[in-house]
Amino acid sequence: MLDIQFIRDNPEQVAEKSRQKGYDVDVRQLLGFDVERRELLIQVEEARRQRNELTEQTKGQKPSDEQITAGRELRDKLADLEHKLAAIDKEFTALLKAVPNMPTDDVPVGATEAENVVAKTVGDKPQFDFQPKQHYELAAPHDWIDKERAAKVSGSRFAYLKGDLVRLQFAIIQWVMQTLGDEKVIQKLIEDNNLQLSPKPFTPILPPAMLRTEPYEASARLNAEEVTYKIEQDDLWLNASAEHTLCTMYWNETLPEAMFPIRYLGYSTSFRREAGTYGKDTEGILRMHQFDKLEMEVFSTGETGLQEHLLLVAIQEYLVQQLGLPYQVLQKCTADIGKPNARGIDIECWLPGQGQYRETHTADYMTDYQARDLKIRVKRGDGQTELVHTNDATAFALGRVMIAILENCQTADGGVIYPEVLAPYLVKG
RNA sequence: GGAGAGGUGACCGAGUGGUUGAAGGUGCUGCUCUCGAAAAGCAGUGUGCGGGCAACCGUACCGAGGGUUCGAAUCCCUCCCUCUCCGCCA
Repeated sequence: MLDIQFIRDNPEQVAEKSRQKGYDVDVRQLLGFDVERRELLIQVEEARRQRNELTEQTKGQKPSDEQITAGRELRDKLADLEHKLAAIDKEFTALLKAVPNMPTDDVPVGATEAENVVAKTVGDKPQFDFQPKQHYELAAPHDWIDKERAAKVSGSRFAYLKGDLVRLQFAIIQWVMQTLGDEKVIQKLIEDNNLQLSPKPFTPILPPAMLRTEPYEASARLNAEEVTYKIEQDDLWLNASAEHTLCTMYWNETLPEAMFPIRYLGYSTSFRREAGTYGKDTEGILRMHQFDKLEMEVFSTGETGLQEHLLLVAIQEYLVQQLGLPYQVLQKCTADIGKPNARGIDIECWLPGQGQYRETHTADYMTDYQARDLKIRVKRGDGQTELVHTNDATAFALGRVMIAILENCQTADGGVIYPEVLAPYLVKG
């Protein structure tokens, strides 16, 4: 959630920027509750002070009848005030949580995702002297994707991936782990982008794939209706991305400054309900209920948060470039960056078979918005504690990057020439 | 699934109704000592919220939420979580 002090100081700005993100927030009402809450809080605290004073007087001895009577009166008065405060507080908190994070100044203002801005286009689209196929057409003769049987067993938007496609996925995983674990690579990307950051490599991490409601809600990432599966029987949610169990990892913790930056490369199978997408992308494996993803998650101090975000985007571009895939970088507009995000970048890879760019990566910068509710803090050297800043970014959504590889690297006879960087990691069939 | 134990500060760990925001230890910070470091000694060191220009004051927090009481970390109720043993199992 957002800092209430910031909202008090900048009510118009908060209202305006919330509107830009598509959130109709009644800041005036929120601040009304805020004032009311504080007035009541002062009364409650005064009543408590009186009670504590009385308790202090009677300490270690039997209280007199007079003192007991006074205590009872105070108790009842306090109970009444506390109930009033609790009611106001509930309204206040609900409204406060409804306020989205503020976009940074360079986020383009837009009402729909159509107003995302192409920041740059990189790489040459491959030229074919034949009609390029879509990924599922390329996969068909090899029997790499079996959706029919998956539908029989699990339903629509599930697949059995087979053979070389599976070998390709594991090769990508190994290669990315190797690359992001290499301090020299990180250092070079930091220098190339004029960033002042630690070259600390990413630690690979296999997080849990399910999480409880309380931390999930605190992460501001729970989207129950459209995205997330629930295991009702055990009151657990299925990861829609590794970031959900990564960003919640240090929930309710204060960490020493020396730990930062914390850079994780998480791998998780991701589950998405895809409600409301019926009929969209039904062919192939572009939009599935289940897919595997390598996700970067970074916890940092406030002053490096934005730079870490820029580093994550640089890493994304580097990885895509290494695969030789043409792509464009989208600066997501206010309507598309999501409630907890201050800034968001999408990378779209060119899919020759489809003849269009499709989203393969996202990078999200949450400032301290996510950490405030998750209560993740850093204890600085001078003893001060501050909220951390969080960043998450796709390293690779494996299904989608494999689509891009198949379509971009296809040959006239329906084969695929895999990117060279993967060669050391590709197991022969 | 059966039986039991337990959730206290950055960490470990005392504490069963009133000088407990919380002993003791670890860690961290400062000082002393030292050429420097280590060791040792001394001192300091929680977070949130509210008020105040500030020094500071108040208040809350011992898993969460209720209750009993003049007064609750301590007693009662509900829930959540963790651990141990047995069973089952990749």
